[in-house]
Amino acid sequence: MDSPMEVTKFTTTTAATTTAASTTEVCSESPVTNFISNLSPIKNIRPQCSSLLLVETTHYDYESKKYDDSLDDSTKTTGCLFSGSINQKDMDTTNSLPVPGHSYSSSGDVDQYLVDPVEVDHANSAYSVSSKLEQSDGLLPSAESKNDLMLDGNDAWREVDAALPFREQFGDDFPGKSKFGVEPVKIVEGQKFGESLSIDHPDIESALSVDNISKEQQFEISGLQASQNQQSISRRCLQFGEAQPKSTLSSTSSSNPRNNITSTRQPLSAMQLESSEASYLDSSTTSSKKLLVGLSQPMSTMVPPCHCGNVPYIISKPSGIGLHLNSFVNNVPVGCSATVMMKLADNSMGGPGIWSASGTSCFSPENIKSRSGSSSLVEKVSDINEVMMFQSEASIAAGSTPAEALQPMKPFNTLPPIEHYATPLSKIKVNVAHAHNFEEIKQPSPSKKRQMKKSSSTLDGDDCKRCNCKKTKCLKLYCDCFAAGIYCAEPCSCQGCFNRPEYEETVLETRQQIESRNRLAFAPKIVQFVTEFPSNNAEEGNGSTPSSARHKKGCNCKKSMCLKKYCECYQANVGCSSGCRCEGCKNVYGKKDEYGLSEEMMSNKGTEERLAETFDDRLEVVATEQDFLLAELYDSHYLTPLTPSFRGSKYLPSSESDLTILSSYARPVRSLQNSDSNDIFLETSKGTFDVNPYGQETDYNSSLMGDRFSLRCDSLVDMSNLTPLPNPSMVMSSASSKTMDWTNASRLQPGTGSSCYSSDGSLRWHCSPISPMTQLCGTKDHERVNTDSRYYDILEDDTPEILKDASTLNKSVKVSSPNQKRVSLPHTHMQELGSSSSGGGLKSRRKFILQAVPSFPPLTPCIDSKGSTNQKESDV
DNA sequence: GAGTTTGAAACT
DNA sequence: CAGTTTCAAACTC
Repeated sequence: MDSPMEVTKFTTTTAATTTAASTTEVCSESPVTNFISNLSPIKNIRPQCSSLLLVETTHYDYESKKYDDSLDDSTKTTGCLFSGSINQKDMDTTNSLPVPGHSYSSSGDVDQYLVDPVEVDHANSAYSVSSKLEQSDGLLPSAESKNDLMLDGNDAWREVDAALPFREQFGDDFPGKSKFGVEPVKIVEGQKFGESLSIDHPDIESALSVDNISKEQQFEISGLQASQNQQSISRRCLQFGEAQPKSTLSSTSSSNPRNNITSTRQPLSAMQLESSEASYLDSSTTSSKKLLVGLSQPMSTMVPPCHCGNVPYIISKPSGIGLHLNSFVNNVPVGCSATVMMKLADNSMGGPGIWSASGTSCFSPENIKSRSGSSSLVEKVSDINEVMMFQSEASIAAGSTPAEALQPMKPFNTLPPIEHYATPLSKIKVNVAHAHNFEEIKQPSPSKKRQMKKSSSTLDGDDCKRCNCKKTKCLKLYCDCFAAGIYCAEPCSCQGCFNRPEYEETVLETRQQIESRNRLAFAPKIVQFVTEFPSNNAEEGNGSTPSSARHKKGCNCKKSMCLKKYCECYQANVGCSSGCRCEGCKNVYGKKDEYGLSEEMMSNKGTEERLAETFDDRLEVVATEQDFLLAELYDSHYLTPLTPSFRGSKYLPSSESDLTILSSYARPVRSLQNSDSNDIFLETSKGTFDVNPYGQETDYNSSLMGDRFSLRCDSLVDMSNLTPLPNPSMVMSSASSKTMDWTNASRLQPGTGSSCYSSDGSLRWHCSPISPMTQLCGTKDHERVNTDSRYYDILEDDTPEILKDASTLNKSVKVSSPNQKRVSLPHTHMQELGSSSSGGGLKSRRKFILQAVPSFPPLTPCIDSKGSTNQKESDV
């Protein structure tokens, strides 16, 4: 990371009480845009992006599991709210689960917890900053606007760690100076941690930025020292396994009605963008769950300047797979405010303009349904790097208006809001506040919170995930939160929960263990298989679900006939597939026998096993490829230490562009009646940019979401290279089989809005407003659909162009466009990439990968689009 | 809210 | 790999 990156956390929140008018105003471009434009957290990258920041301080009461607006004195004194993070020392000793005594079940425990030596270092670091966002141009009511920014010692610590490079670079200036020319936040109070600092300065970013907090000597000092002393810092990431980015963004969503967000310091080096879920979320969604999206990318390369208009912030593209696909895809309930954590790490892999955006969004199925009729967002993740994209579970607020709801998406495309996950006490949320999004940013009202809690279901009222684990400490897949890669949060009623930032290490270790048993344990359960034509699912007529979406593993229902949420397929609003072992399947979304994919498979294989096997295999393959690729990339381009988990992580789905991940959870099944369930498909195709080893700027062509039927990266590639991407909205619309009214989305995010333009004005990548994830269509990524099987070709090259082998390109690349139209590969693009990347055949790339990572488990044979067996193994 | 049912996850 | 147990969500009352 040659260039210092500045992590900015933006929290945009709208006071719950904010009037629509105010909201609108807030959302209006000018204020935000101006504001953002002034902010340049990330040099070079951000200037063009606009975002609103709202800082909220939240106090998390473990006992009550609620975030309190204010901290009581005791808490403040402990200050160590943020002690949650474990420093390296502790980490070493904390391999095992935390002592039960640490459970925050009781306040006393909490105190102990806070007192924990580990945290002591950071005790001082915690500051509560109350910032007035008056600057927001009245975005927030003054009363409401008061935001407390809690600086989490832990976070600060992390950030410090991440920032070390910067520190070196900047020397003493680092702590206090505003690198970005942002005026330091005016700190009224802050002597002791726990105290709130009132930030009068309108510039939220400055307020948020650590740099600006020059007065927070203790905070930074302690943090810096700690960081210095300990190079390695445990980062709170739900991205278990993700490569360690140097910088970590943690954000937490505060459910606090007052928009209190506890924010940790902003990582100096990395951009930490937190989007306050709440902000996006509809008031009801208070759950602050954090999804980690790991981004490992060189800061410098992080985000090409986006010209996203309202795009709140730009995030460097994640090179690593940090994002828990499940969480994004599945877990993030629609309308739920989940916090997505993005880690920004240096990623050698990423080329300069490469970056990914992630964001959290809550899609409220209902909202979506109501608004868009029926459609699902599909993002294809083709690149590991793009895993981040999944984060894009854009927080689609259960916004009042469809457009509004969709607004958040836009940021994703360009700069999805990133949330940091913070310790309970300190949480910073940065929201990319799109002017339009503001409404959604509203935090849940108390009443809604109550309702949310009231419901026992895993999904809160807004469909936010929450768990009620009692025995597993939320460290097993039983826990929806854990399984989703998110931390348990306020809405959760879990007992003895370790799935919290404080126990990051434990969480990561546990995650690794689980992954060791099952590589795909955390992979999205719902996979989108692209179909050329609509399936005959009963629901499809209604557009409830994409015909191609299916449960990865399939269900095993015996009694529920797949008509109850016991059935994961049904719960995900997807039809059963041949991979299901259910009995008496009556899944309204599609009976397993009806699954289109099975047809061919059946014909060819004639057995369910085959089908099931195929599903798994494909997934496996994808995962494997991903792993290899990652390993390869990191090995060769090693920029940042990879966490074991990262290497082992099988966030394949996310990484794999081939697979379309459907967030099963994202769109809760409201009811059968709601045929237009909001199926959100994150379909990301990895663009070459992700992996571009050379750092060349690659055109980030937005992948297209295309219709489930159509969209192929192939076509996209061409388009991307040659022409501006289609209007995202269109893509979106096409993406969903449902009648989802994406027009709204389009309105929300004009086609231009979705697109990101490089600083030079060239279109870097295209984001669909709806899909948080930018759809990166790498030149290489082309989703090939097995026309017959309608599976995405797993073989698609996710590998960097450099790795590609031209030999098989033609074969592998063969793709069918939505319209069956054959798309030629983007030769130009490839050329740009360099000869090395000459049209690499998928196979070749695979080979390359495999060779590079011999240690990986054997790959399961893959069937290419033509059904030929993947030769990876043989090659190896 | 308590108890039951269900099926996935975990364990053996 | 199959069978059993454990677990938490979904469901029912």
